[in-house]
Amino acid sequence: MSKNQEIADIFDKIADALEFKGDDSFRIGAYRKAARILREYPEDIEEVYKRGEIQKIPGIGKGMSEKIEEYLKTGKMKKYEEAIKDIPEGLLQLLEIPNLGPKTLNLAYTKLGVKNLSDLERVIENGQLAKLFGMGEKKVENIKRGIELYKQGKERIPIGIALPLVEEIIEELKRYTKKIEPAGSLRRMRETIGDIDILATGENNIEIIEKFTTIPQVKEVLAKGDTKASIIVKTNNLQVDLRVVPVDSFGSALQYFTGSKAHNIKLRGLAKEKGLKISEYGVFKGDKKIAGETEEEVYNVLGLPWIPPELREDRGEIEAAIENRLPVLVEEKDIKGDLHVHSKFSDGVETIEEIALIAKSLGYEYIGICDHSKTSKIAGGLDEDTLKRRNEEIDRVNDKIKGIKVLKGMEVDILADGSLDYSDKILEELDFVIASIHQGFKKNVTERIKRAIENPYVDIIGHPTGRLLSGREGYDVNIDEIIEYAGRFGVALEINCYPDRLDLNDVNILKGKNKKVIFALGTDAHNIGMLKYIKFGIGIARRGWLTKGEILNTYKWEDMPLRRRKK
DNA sequence: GCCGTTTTCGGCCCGACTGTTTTCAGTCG
Repeated sequence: MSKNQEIADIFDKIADALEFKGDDSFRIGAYRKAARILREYPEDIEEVYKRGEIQKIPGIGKGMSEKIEEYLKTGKMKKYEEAIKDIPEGLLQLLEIPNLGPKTLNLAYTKLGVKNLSDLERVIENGQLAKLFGMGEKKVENIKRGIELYKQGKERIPIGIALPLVEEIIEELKRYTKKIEPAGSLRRMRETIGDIDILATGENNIEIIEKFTTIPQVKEVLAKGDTKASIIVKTNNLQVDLRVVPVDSFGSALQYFTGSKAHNIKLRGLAKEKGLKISEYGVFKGDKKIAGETEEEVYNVLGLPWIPPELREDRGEIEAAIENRLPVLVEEKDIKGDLHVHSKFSDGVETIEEIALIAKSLGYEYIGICDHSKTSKIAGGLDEDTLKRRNEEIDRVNDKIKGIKVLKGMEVDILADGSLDYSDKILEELDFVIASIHQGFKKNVTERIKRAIENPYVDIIGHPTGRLLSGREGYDVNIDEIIEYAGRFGVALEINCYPDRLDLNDVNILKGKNKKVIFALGTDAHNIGMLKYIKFGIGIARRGWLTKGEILNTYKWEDMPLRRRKK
């Protein structure tokens, strides 16, 4: 675990402890904010510390920087030890239980001696908790249901699952609404989604809410009011929130509901400085509403250009907007082709001709066929003879089908010593080469990828960290070193669009952008249905602030700045 | 705990929903 992550976790635990003790909420907020900033910071905090620049990070002041320094030097933090001193180990974990907050937990601890989950369940069952001042049957019942959800575990799910689900729900509600759109982390295209937010406007709010809480996917209704309802759906026990607003508030509600929370807090601070008040109902000057129908209005009255949802994470986008230097983010229409598709020659489903036809119908100018190399036997890796036949087949398809260029690529294995499993002569005959780690995830990975980068016929490093969102940690690799090295040699790093991968992720993309790295989008499609995954890759690229020229796929084939074309 | 040309002290985003209240606190996002 990186130091950034370690310190962030400690700050979050301090925040939990202070919250439990009823400390000042703004101090608690400061710890949470510092934790988030560290977790997302595109540089090793130890490096920043060596330069003496920790306090230059917005949100990190004197107190935080001293604590960071103390931890880097000693591996400990006094404030943390003090904060958790009188609290039984494991008690604060119970704050993850929905409907059980710090106040109630503290009450249960001080009045009833609740120290862990089984204590809590006991005082619920024997009725003691319900008898406490301010408590009651219904509150206890809610906590009880919260415990069930907590036990089931509420993991964030990949956007690849969340997006189809939200489309299904919207389809159900569409005919009762005038406008309905997903908001939240889904609209920001985060790689995983905690809960789904949907925003709607229409003639009859009550009807929309009523329909929403009775759609077939509903497992449980958590809350239901005149403007807002929350449900748990059967898919992954995911929470879905719906808010219904008047049409002239749709823009401000969309802005509000899209978040992120940190972005909104900063935006509202900015509004306050200007004597304005911003809420989901609009932007107000005194009692007068001066914006709200569209998001553009909301940002404009604050003196800002509209900020794309993917940037709204309080990672400098508001400052950039103020100074009018927001990046012009890459868009779907800029993408001229997919650079990572498997054909039937290895472990894909379709023939090269079938892939070429689909790619053409998608409006692509080219499609990069990248089958597995011979070491990946289990994935039908190609030996030299088969590769030759495949290349001849690509020539044949290129002769036959006009209006799309099929590229001879390969996804070549990086072997245990960092060499590749084809000779340079064979690699030279290809249009481009992706080099990927497929075995030995813990063995000297950083050095092996660096050796691959040194090979003059390697153009792209495939899924550079190897992580899978469904669980696998990823390689034991120093990604910062790889990013630096790739930038130096002009080798592209892949943004693998497969929704379980999304590798590189947004934070690493941002690191790469700062090091002038060029990127390549590839769906890693093994059948033509997966070609649509490109949108997830574009989303992550946008979250990494990438513009058109920073991605190979935005260039015409003749102009593509491939490494092998560089002198 | 952070922050600042209106402020180095006194602010810090704002509102919905629920349940326990009899005017509001806790939780959530």
